[in-house]
Amino acid sequence: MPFEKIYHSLSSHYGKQHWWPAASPFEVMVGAVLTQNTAWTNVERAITNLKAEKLLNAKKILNAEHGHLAELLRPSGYFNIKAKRLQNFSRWYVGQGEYKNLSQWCTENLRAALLAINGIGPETADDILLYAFDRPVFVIDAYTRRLFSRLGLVSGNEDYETLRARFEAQLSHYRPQQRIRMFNEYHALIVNHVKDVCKKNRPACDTCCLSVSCRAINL
DNA sequence: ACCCAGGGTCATA
DNA sequence: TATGACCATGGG
Repeated sequence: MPFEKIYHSLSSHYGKQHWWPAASPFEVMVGAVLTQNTAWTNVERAITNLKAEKLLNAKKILNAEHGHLAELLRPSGYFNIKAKRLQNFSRWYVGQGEYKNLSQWCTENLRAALLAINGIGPETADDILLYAFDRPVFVIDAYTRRLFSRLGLVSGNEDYETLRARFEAQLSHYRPQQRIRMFNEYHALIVNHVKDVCKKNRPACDTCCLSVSCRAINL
């Protein structure tokens, strides 16, 4: 119940989030890899570079020269390893027939296949499943651990899968389509909220519906 | 100057 | 299972 209540508080306070900011599913996937331990503003520069070179599709990335690709990715940090990761991912993506074919896989198989790719870990896989393939998968990240552990709803040091299972179980009574929309919004709201609360010179949040979580995060 | 950001892999114990 | 090193840019 608290998981649901928190969602509604966040949602009414911050409104619709419009995640994931991308023009195509493949752009979501690229962004998911590039944003690993990286500020989103830096990812945007790299994606802008890819678009300018018309490289934002799997076959082009697959056939690009490593050094060239890495240079375009430079602003997103970790550019050498991310160039490799995007090519690893693209090799699989093209090999499996891209979105048209992959969108027909069941979520379990798709998730297992993503995790088998070098450079795709649980969080990146779940970003891709939720935001590119519209699957009801709850994305767990550092912000989620931080908010919910400070609210006393989880301990915070649980396994990724353990936490994901807990969130999905708490919200399992929603119908699939509604759950997808909710998970999509919820993850974005958590990220937005924690960032918002941590902003300096932010007005104190004493009276709004989120005062409890605001104070909790500020600990 | 220091810390962190919409993580993941690999080596080591 | 659980740490630690490593990857690297840009903003606060």
